[in-house]
Amino acid sequence: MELLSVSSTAAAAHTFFPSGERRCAVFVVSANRTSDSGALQKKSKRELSTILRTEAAVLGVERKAVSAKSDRLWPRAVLEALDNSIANNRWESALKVIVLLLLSVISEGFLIKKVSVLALKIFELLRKQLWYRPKGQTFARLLTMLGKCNQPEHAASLFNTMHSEGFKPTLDVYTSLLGAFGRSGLLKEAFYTIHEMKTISDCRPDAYTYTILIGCCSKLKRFDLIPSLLTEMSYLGIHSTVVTYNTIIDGYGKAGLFEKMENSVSDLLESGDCLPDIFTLNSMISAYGDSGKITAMEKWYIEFQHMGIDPDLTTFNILIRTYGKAGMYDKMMSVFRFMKKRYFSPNTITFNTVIECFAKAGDIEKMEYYFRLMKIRGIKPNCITYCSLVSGYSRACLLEKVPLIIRQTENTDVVLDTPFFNSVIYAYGQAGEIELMKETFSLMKEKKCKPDYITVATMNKAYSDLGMERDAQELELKMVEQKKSSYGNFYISLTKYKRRLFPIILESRENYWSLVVIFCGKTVRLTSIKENLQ
DNA sequence: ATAGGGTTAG
Repeated sequence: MELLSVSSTAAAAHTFFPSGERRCAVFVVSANRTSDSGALQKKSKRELSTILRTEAAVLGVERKAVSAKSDRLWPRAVLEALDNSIANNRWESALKVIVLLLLSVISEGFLIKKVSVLALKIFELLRKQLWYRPKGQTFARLLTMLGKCNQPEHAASLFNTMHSEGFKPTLDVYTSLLGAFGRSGLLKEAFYTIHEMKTISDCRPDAYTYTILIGCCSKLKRFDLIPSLLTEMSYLGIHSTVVTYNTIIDGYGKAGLFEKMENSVSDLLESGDCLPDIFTLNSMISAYGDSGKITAMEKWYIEFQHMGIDPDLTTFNILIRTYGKAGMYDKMMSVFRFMKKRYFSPNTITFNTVIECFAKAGDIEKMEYYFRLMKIRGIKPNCITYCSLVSGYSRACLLEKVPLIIRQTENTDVVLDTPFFNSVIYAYGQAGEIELMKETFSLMKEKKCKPDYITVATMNKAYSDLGMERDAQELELKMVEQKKSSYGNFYISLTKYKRRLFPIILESRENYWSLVVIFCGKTVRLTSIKENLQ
């Protein structure tokens, strides 16, 4: 009933625009936001395609390398091309392929660590070529990419090399470096960078720079640092943008600091030079929704309607998740229907959310219904969909359905990932099916999917529930060995630091390092220890 | 530069 009143308010606010026009506007906005990187991506893909075409007769890789469908394949295909060029002594051509590969990789936001480290090495090689002159933008993109995949050391050393070779860093480059530090949890370095920027006339920090730094502070829960940054901004005459406000609002909201969040909204409304937008709305309602404050959420939804801010697909997905989590399935489905009336088509996230809600509720019939509907509507299920299905079946003790899910994925281009296998391992472990669990663990490794600390904790729980302490210990030792080889030095300094806590697994999660200690089948996670280690 | 989806344990 309550939703109906929300809906009718929404409908009233919408009568201004025929729905077609509104959808158009949404489309244009999102197209504008990505047009820069999109254009660049298209351009470098086209150039890449041209170069590859000339080589295609010899190499036969162009289709594989440039097709949009084979995103996972094309770096490999390009590397194949590269290999051939090198074998044929065509260095220059090979390197040109690499430059474009590098730019595409960065603009597509490829965050695979290996790819970015490779890109960095290639970039260093490139700079030694006479025909290649790097642009500031390329540096900036590379720095951002390194930051996104937790490689601040590489970012810093690239920046230093660049400096020592006489390349004058631009504002973009400095901001990217700052972001690389901040995202990796190195706040001290990020603050040092902004301090240095203030002393260079062409690189004075702007609202962009401050927004990134504030975003990093809030992701690391260092809310204490935000007020002074805002004071500093106004002292320097830098005006906050909507993005600055939205970043702060979202940060407070995610931390459940509702009073601070509301104060920031008031600041935004009273600022005089910016207006709230769809990001503000979605951050607000998702903050209240996540903590089950349905009334506050609905109040703000209506409030934003009055301000002329219409919901978008993200808004509906948030509402569906919130009502689903609260067990208000009627309202959840009313949102689903309301979307249809407004000509918004549910996407993968919408279906995944609905499927997950019914899986958690143990309503297998509805879960399967929406899974079928998803496929009928032409929305491809992904790893997340399959993961929810598996935990749904496991909760309902329908283990026999799990292999069917795995078999279904074999006919698709979905690449199964660690969380998916974790849910299967949990399903079998919970049911005491140790052999099937072990088989899944092998399958996981066969599929080149790395077990993480959740895998180990899940399996250990299953082992210790059945009194199989020895198997648990064996697994732990194996994992530690594996970690030792990939994080050699880190591991040694950690054991020294933590002395007798054993075994220890180091994980990179949520952009900062965590120490995971698995002790007697129990998982203890110690976070934000990076600073202590240095 | 900002918003929405999955796995363990507590």
